[in-house]
Amino acid sequence: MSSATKTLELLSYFTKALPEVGLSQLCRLTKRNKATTYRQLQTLEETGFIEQNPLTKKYRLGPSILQIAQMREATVPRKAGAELALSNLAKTTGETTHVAVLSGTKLYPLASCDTPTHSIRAIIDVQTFPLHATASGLCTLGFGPSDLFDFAITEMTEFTRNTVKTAEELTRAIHAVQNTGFAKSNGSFEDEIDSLSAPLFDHTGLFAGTVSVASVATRLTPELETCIRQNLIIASREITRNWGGAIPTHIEALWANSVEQPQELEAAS
Amino acid sequence: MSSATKTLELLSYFTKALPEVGLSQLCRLTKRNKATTYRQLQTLEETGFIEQNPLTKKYRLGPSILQIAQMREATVPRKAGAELALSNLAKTTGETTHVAVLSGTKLYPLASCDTPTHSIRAIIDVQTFPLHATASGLCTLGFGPSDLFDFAITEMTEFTRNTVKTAEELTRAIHAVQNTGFAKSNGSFEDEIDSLSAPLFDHTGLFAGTVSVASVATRLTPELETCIRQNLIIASREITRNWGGAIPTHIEALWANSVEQPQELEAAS
DNA sequence: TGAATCGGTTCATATATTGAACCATCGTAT
DNA sequence: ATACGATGGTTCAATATATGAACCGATTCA
Repeated sequence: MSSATKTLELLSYFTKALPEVGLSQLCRLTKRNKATTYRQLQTLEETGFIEQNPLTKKYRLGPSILQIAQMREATVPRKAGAELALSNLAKTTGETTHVAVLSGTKLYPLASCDTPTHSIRAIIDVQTFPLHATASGLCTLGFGPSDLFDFAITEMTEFTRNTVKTAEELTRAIHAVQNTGFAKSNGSFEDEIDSLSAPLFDHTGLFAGTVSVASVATRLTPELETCIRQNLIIASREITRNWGGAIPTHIEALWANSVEQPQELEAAS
Repeated sequence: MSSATKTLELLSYFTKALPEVGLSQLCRLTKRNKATTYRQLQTLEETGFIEQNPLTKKYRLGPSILQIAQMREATVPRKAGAELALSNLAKTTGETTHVAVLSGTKLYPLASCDTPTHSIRAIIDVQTFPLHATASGLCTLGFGPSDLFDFAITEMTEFTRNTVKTAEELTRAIHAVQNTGFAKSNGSFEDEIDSLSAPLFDHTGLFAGTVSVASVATRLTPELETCIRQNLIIASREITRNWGGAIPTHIEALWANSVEQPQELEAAS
């Protein structure tokens, strides 16, 4: 592993639960040498990625991160183009919603939206979404680059009893996604949390991310699920448009079937 | 220089003017070896700091930056606590305003606010503010950690004819700041741009940054300057309060003198 | 007073970074 | 069709950089 990677990894130890970390404390957390960690903290401080509280000598995240984040949104607008649709989706469904973006082989959370409708609701707090165990991940495997499958089967952590365990099961799940235009997870990442996802596309015409609704399993009636599917379509179209993309026609076709079929009858192929 | 620093430096080549950069292009810009640059780009991609456009193979800033930025604002709220006051300041003065934060020995831009009042106005586009040549910098030297002076005199780039050239001149300028509670720059960083700054403090009770108004020199009448000073005080109080700090009493006293004196008479200490 | 923290430093050792040269691929213009 | 110059990406010996045990001085607490 490169030293730069190890240095950047330190940033993930600054969390809401532990906003400021001291040198020795960080060494215990990382199980790394103190001198090494100290020098890595120095380079992070020089570059403004962290700063030192002059009173406590503890370290915290620094100001240059905000600058770079502004540049990211200015050059690759994603968050701004997702927030309104995400908020509307949360309002109409009454559930927690979120958008994830694919970068390389990883699926990163971009934004999430809570509603005060229910006191018990899903909370999104991950670094990256596992491809095999979340609705977002399945959606990505279904509509994203096909080489992701090989990567996904190397990382099949078993989160719950419902997590898919074999490559065959995963293949079946992906096919279901590709046949409906939606991905669904039934407590495969966290018990009692069911999620539904739809794909998002950007100006390159390629899969770029997912929009999802996470609900408590007991609350997910067929009616609510239909409602969620319909509104996921709306959200996906809007975010995709904001990202300069368009929904591929074959996916629009899937949606047309998938949403109308459960109601009465199937119209065309 | 550490390899991590060199790796992180690559991020600064992704700008609004050049959002996506290819490998060879980046090598020309950085004047570094291609293999080296390639591996550094790989580590940045692994950590999500950049991503590769799958079509063009060019690189651009990645999604993990946004996550870390969110964490920074969640744990060390700065931007959110400055934006409203900054906007009000821009509205009442009709000039460009900005807030800078001190981190270590560097002064980083945090947020800026334009008004459409004038077609010609100052634009803030720097990585860090030079301490000796900007109002923000002088304000920092006047009210921030005293050891910054030694650092400042090692970096006395002469930006314009008005940039201070000697340590003595700089000392005088700092004394003026400490005696008035404001810093002023007269085209010392950019010709024809005059700025006024006031200090900001955070929950630790220490100097944390500056709030500034940048105006075109010919427009800065004594009346406008008085208006700016008065509104800088308001903005500084508000931002400082949002950052959990308080204006030191001796600075409030300076302001009381500095603002009221030019008008009519001095009231109380 | 002395033991146990803490942040920070040193220096020989070991390891990861570096760069010249190389390869494969693509688009273009001859 | 072919050759050229560009691109992104790879290799391996030389070398510069990262590493960690031990150490230092300052606080804190018993």
